[in-house]
Amino acid sequence: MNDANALAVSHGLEHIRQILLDESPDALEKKTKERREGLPELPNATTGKVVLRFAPNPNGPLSLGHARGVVINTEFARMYDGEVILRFDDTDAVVKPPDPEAYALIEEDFTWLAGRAPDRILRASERMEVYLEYAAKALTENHAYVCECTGDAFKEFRISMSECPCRSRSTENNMALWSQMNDGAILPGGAVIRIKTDMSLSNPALRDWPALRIQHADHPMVADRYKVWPLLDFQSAVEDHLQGVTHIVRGKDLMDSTRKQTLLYEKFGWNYPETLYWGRVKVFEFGGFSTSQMKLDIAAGQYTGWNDPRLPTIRALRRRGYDAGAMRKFWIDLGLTQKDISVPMSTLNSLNAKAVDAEAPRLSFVRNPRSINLDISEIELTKVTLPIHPEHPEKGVREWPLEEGTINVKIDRDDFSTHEPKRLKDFADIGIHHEKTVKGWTGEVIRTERHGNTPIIHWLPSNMAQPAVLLLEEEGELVAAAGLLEVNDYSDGTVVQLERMGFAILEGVEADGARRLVQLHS
RNA sequence: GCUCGCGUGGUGUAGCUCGGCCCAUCAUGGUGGGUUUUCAUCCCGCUGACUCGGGUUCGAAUCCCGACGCGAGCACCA
Repeated sequence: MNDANALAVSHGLEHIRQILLDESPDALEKKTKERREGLPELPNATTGKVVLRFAPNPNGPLSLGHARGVVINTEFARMYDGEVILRFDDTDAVVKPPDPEAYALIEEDFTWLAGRAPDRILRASERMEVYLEYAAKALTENHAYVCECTGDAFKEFRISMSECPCRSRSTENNMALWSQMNDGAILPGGAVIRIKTDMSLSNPALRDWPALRIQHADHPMVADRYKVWPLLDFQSAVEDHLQGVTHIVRGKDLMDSTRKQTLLYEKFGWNYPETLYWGRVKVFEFGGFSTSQMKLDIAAGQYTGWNDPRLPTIRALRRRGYDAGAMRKFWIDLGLTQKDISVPMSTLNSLNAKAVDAEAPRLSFVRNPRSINLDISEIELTKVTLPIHPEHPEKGVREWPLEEGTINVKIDRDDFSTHEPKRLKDFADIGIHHEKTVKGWTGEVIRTERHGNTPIIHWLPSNMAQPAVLLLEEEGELVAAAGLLEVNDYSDGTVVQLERMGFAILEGVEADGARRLVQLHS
């Protein structure tokens, strides 16, 4: 190599190229660094044998943050023709109690986002017998012990790297206490099961970590049948093994959890799944995603419900008309880095606009209508013809019939306030008399052909206008903006583009008959 | 305090395993222009980054050491 470099200096690179060409041409073939598309490869993955899981706490529907877990896991499953388990980790009825309705909501959110149902659905609360059995196994095999210390007391042992006296309890004694825990004889806080690791481990988080604790609260699914409940590290570890999970992809805040669980796996002689992590994500507009906080805010009346358009829940986004494919691409593009990142909604919106634009029919919506009587006696037209989609003429046209003489048109108050001539889109240049007459505001057509660059505004003839409200967020407030929508027969759920305003979805009809739309994004 | 992880343009991201193809990819944003009877979509141009300091090497975004910064865990939450 040194010789080669010396040669390069003395004879030039071209000289070396010639030598290589003569002696071993394949050395010149460049191994091109290709840009990787999508997710990276899963380590030790065999097509058809991959099992992944998504394990939320069912205390509310899924948020945009959870979407990452759903998308990444289902995408890996798609890449390797594997399975995804939806597992409800509902083992805490006290701090973050399960919401009985959340199970169905989450399943629905998952299916919408993944485009398919989960391959298996599990509820930890229905698997309690299994977990308790493994806890007993850990105790009898001396891998765990009943610890009666308070949290604070144990903290001292953890910091000083010394063993708690409970640790040396005999197996018989452990089993007796275990029975009392399960009987309800020992009250919450009175005892906890700890896994025997090693108190001299350099990572304090791993020192004799707690695996199960006592909770006497009424669990919404299984009531008070169980007194002892596993903590995440134990429940998840046991279940992942039993379900044959091959790969775990989760937040990096769970890195120590992996290490704790690996220690348990070693005791049981199991092999821990391959584990990948992602970092923390914030979306500028929403900050973090706290389901419990949203729940409180909804209860306090700050939001109308889980699908309030201001909320970052999947159902709120879905209600607004976001495309599941765009949301998937959004998370796949962010990838699997362990960096803590903060992304703006505009990135998602950009992907989403590309996804919905081609299919969104154009409609006119006049938000703050001002009525003008327009003299059209000088023109011959009997109707205005507008494309349903400017780039897809095959989708057909919209036709607005025009009466003879004078027609009544609606334009936005903001457009009215400027005095220059303006062009009613796809119709004509008009002049407005800004003096109110007994017949109201009046105006006249200047010409119908396009001439110059008269500012174009959107409008509606009153015979094509129906009352409507557009739900949108303005400065954190949910505003129901009243206006007039072009008469149409699109069904609810259709994403439309309101010309000059942005995308919206048709949602239903108000009590007073007005058509309701929800703004998607601009 | 202990332990772990992460630092590439405004925001994300590829490249890092195995140093040369990297005066660094793609997207988004910003900006200028084109198409367009929408402030949409589409197209084109411009913009802008390897945290810092050492070391190894002919050669470092890539390997090593250190510093600094950010984040997480050390819960009877998930």
